[in-house]
Amino acid sequence: MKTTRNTAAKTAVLEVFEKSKTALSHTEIHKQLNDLCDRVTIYRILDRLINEDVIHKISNLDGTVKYAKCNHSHQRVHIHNHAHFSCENCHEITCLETVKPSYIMPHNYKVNEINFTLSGLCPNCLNSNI
Amino acid sequence: MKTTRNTAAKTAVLEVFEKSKTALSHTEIHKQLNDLCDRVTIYRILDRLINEDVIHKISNLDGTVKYAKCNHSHQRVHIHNHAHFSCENCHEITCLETVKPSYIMPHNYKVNEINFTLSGLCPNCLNSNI
DNA sequence: TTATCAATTGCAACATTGTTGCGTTTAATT
DNA sequence: AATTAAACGCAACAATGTTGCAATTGATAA
Ligand SMILES: [Mn+2]
Ligand SMILES: [Mn+2]
Ligand SMILES: [Zn+2]
Ligand SMILES: [Zn+2]
Repeated sequence: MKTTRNTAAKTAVLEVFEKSKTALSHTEIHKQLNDLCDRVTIYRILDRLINEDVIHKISNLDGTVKYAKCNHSHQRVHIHNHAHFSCENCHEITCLETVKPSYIMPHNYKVNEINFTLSGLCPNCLNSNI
Repeated sequence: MKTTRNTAAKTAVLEVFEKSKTALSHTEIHKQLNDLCDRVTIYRILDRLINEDVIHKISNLDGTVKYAKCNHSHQRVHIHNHAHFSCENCHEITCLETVKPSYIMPHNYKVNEINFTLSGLCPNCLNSNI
């Protein structure tokens, strides 16, 4: 099988995730890295981190895509079954690890992954909007 | 307020939705219309139909965006609180109108919209994969 | 430590998706 | 039929993501 390597760029990307409380887009990561590496490299690092189950991808109703660190203990084969909240005002996306939807599926479907994103106003923006 | 008009292109787009059992991407609609109108016009029609609550937008984990007819009775202010299923094999996206997630939100969030997409294998692909 | 070699990177080129401005056309109303 | 704002086509642009390939580099074994 393919082995994976620790490179300067990969380490830097991980540090950016470590420091951030909210999910990050490819562009946001690129800006924070300040030309440490190429745009394409970041895409490839994100792909690898997803395969390694270190981060997960969040796709939003408005078309934006963000990534966040997985902060469950590392488990083989896990579903990211928590909700994400996307603020319509500040556009920050946060993992709501405690919010897990329950639902009943019809038979004959095999579910591998779920994506549950709520949008509206986050606590910060809700308070400042009074 | 702005009035809305019925144009040939808009009617054609609606017919395409009427005929389809699954959600459609902008590109799929464009191909089915066979150059009846410009690419940009379709984007604008989709925007209008969303505002009129005739269709709704579905954004998928793989980054694709599709649209489907709303088949609830037309109501002012409604949330599309049903699930969508995205097949990893045939890439068809279907509305699961009966599947509605239940969840408990922390306080201080105002939820305006939800997006609940499940991916895996649809009944068709599940059967043919045995 | 040094040689090895596949994993990773940079770069250029490309594809797809969506947006905007503006002059022209057209649906709906008078 | 005249009016007029909505809708349109077209061109140009921006953002996002992908691919091929040669050069670089991290990890491993000699
Ligand atoms: Mn996770
Ligand atoms: Mn609906
Ligand atoms: Zn906010
Ligand atoms: Zn399928």
